[in-house]
Amino acid sequence: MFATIKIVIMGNKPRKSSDLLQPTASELAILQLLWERGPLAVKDIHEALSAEKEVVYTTILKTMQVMMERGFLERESQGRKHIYSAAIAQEATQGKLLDTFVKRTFGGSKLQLVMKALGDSRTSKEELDELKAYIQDLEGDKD
Amino acid sequence: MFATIKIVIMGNKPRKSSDLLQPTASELAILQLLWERGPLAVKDIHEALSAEKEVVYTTILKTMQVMMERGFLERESQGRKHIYSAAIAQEATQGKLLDTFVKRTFGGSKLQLVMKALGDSRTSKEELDELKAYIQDLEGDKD
DNA sequence: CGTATGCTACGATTTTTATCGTAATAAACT
DNA sequence: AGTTTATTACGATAAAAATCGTAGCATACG
Repeated sequence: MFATIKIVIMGNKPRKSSDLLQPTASELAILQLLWERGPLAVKDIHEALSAEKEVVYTTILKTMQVMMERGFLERESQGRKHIYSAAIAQEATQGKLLDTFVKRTFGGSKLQLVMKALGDSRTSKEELDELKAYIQDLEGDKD
Repeated sequence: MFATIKIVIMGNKPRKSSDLLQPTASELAILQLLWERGPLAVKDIHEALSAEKEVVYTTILKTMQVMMERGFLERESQGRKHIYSAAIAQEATQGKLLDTFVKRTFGGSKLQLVMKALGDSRTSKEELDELKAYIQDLEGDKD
């Protein structure tokens, strides 16, 4: 007599469809710099970020290597050095992050988010004016 | 002859001053429910969140226990059950999270954030109107 | 040439967050 | 009373993100 043993080989749990790869906080800090200043070496990023918070060079390096793998950065060799640039667009990235944030924090209501943003005392008259003009433009588009 | 050995006992690295304890994404989901619906039992939260995503009961329970420790929740016993409520205000919490988010994602420019939020096609004419009215109010306050 | 310097590669560890399983126990039910 | 059910407590593990150290190599420099 033989016992029957059933062996089930399981595949990896499929990723959620909403797996729109988004950069983490530290990754964003790096992207910000690249978006603002254009292509940079690790050294430049490290120097800039060190101003805010002490962090070891290889930490930044490693993060950027990971970002390459994740498709967030591109690079080009300059001698034995690498010059990195952002591989994802600022606009699109901010848009995705914003959507996620609104959902999480304001139950999906953009209007609430906007009001909250404006409605603290730090908003100046000038900003409000600029915003009004912007809204005018938007309304123009909708006609 | 004796060698001199220096022993340094190090304390914990002090936390950054900007360590304003903020709820994580999963914690926020729980807070949202409590803010909207008032005091609830773990069971209620679990049911509500299960609709979105499958998750085991004790995962929610554990998270809520951690949230107690972190000061995000309060609770009251009702028989052998616990009824939880939010211990932090919605307004203040959203404000903090928003500040962090604007800094991270829009280099600190609230105006940019707001424009980005409005400037996608999903913003309706009605929302814009409501917003304009809101801005009117704000301007009133500033006079 | 040999040593110091500047960078990259990459594994390892730590920290934070999320998830789950098991045990204990009070209450409800039969 | 004995069994099922609802619920908490809590440790353990997994997964994700951040941090760091060491090794390996070119290149610059004396």
